Formats: sequence, structure tokens, C-alpha cells
Amino acid sequence: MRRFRGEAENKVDNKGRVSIPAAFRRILEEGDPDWSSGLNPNLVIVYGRRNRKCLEGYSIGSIEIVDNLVSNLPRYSKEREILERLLNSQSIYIQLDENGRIILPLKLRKLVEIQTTAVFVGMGEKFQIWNPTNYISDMNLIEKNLSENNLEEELYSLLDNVKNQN
Amino acid sequence: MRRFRGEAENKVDNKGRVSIPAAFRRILEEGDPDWSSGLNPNLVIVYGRRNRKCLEGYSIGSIEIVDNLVSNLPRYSKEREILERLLNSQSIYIQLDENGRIILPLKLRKLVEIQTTAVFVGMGEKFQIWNPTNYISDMNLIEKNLSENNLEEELYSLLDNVKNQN
DNA sequence: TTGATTTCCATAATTTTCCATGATATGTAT
DNA sequence: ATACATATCATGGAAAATTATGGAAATCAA
Repeated sequence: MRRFRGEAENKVDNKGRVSIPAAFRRILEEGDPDWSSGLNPNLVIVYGRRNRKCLEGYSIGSIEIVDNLVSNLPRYSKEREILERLLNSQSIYIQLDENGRIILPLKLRKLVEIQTTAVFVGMGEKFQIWNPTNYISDMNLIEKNLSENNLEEELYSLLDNVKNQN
Repeated sequence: MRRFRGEAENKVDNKGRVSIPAAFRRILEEGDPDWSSGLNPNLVIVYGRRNRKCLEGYSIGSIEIVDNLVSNLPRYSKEREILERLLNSQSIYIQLDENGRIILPLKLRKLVEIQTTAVFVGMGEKFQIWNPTNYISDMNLIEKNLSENNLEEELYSLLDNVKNQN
């Protein structure tokens, strides 16, 4: 499965319309089991991640993996109900329009402080949508953390450890 | 099967009429085997959940899954009888009207303290209907619980464990 | 009849769809 | 490479359809 990669900055009009970057559309199309040439792909936007000033976009395929994991938990267990709250109540289906745009409801724009511009950030199996300024801050925070503690090499070495466990 | 996602706050008039959020209607339509374009879908409202100040709405398809689970229990077992009580005697069929509304009987509104406004909360295979204030409290309770006990990570890791069991 | 319930109509606000345009890019033949 | 034709993309505006909601007429029940 191909992944969401790269960054793009697009305009948001006062109805909340934004273009999804063309590169991301291709991934959404591939990831939507109902999609076929000529149709407009669906996606899911999750807005409920704690401590995170951004929205997250998932292809239908990716979100179904998560949904199915939740569905395998005991139906009325506390854990499942909490997860449904975090994942389902705090998310919405959206379908791209004919021009490759979606509309971000006002509620979500306010939540992540998006007004006239949105940054789309590829994150592999999902992508994020940021207020441009907040995105820069978040990037700087990561950079700072990495350089101050010289973490980069250590971080990448994590990858090999994971591999060894498989 | 698509899932109930997102939150919506709608007015309840003094006859008990409320609009079902349009996004939820689509799911109810898809989930009702008798539905076809032009008709109004049915749903089931369960009001028998203990310790929970909300109503729960199921598509016909979803409630049948739950019903079947109950039917798989020994016919005259105590457990089955109790579950039939909670799920069957404490629930009703409702059909949407021409405008996408249902009427919530006074009895149910009193039960969950709904007066002029109701919040609809997507919970995957079902949705919940809350008094707005009670919903906020419930959400805060979850938040608090998650952050105080640093449970979020643990909760998400549950998903990975589930995966490993397959 | 009288109160309650259901059906039907009306409307403002929102959302969706459709069309238009300039900017980029992609391609093709000379 | 250059020039020209063809797509695709990001964006704006406006028409059309849908939603949420209130009120009134029609039906029903006791």
C-alpha cells in the first residue's frame, strides 16, 4: 500500500472548502474499496487526538483496520466504549467533491485554529492537517528535541530493534 | 459496513420531535434491509442501559446482530432472560418521518433528562443520545480518567493485542 | 369533544453541486 | 530545444438541493 508523503499548503475559503493535494488523492482512491475511476473517494477525518492541534485524515482502508480492531473487543466493555468515543464520536466521513476538495466544518477549523490556509502533512498511513504557524512550531519542537539530546541516531536505531522482534 | 461517526446537537420541540443528523440517516438507511430509496428507515432505541444517562440507537442490521448473540444463549437461562429484559423490553422500534425526524416519547426524554436539546454521538455500530450537559460531563470524566492514569497509550496498545490474538 | 398523535406544508440556513478561470504541468511534433 | 495543444490542479462564484426546524391541518383515541 502506498503512503501519504510530503507537505502541501492550500487555501481554505470561507465555506471551509480546501483542495486535497493531488498526491494524497491518489492514495485515498487506492485505499477506498468503493472507489473506481470516475468516482470521488471517501476518507475519515479524526479530530479527537488529545494534545494535538491538528486533524488527521485516513483512507477508508486504513480506518477500517482500526475499526475492526475495536470491534474485536468485547461489545459492551468499558475499554471498547472509551475507544469508540475517542475514535468514532471524534471523527467524520467526508467525500471529495468533483474538484478534489473537501469542506472542513467550522467546528473542526476552530478546533485546530485553521482560517485561510491549511498545511497537509504526509504521515504514512494517515495525513495531518495543520494551521501553518502551528505546524512550524511543532516541527521546531521536534528539531529542538532531537538536536539538544542528540537523539536522531538513537531514534533510528529503534527501527532495527523492532525488526529483530519480528 | 459504514459506522456512526461524529457528534451533532439538535433541537427537541415540546412534542419530542428531533432531527436525526443527516450523516446518521445514511447509516440507518444502509443498515435497514427493508429500506430503499424514497422510503424512511427504521431504527431501534434502547433505553435500558444501567449507569448510563443516555439512549442508544441501532440500525436494524446492528440490533439483529446483538439479538442473535442473545439467542445463542441457552433458551431459559437466567442470563438470557435478563438480557432479553434489558435489550428487548427496554427498547422500541421507531421509523423516521418524512423530514428525517423521530419523536422521543416523554418517558424516554425524562429518563435521560433531555428537554430542549439533544446531542447525537456516533459510537460505531450504534449511536447515543445525550442531554448536552451530561454528555460533556461524561466526556470530561473519560478525559480525566485517561490523563490521570496515563491510560491513553495503554488503551491504544489494547488494539495491538487484539490484533495479535487473530 | 378534547387531548394527543401523526401527517403535511413552509422556510431559513446550510450544504452540495455545477460551472468558470488562471496557473501548472505534460505531452507531441517540428 | 521550441512552440503548440492537452490535461490536471487549485481556487472562486453562483445555482440547486438538502437539512433542521416551526407551525398548522388531519387523524386517532377515549
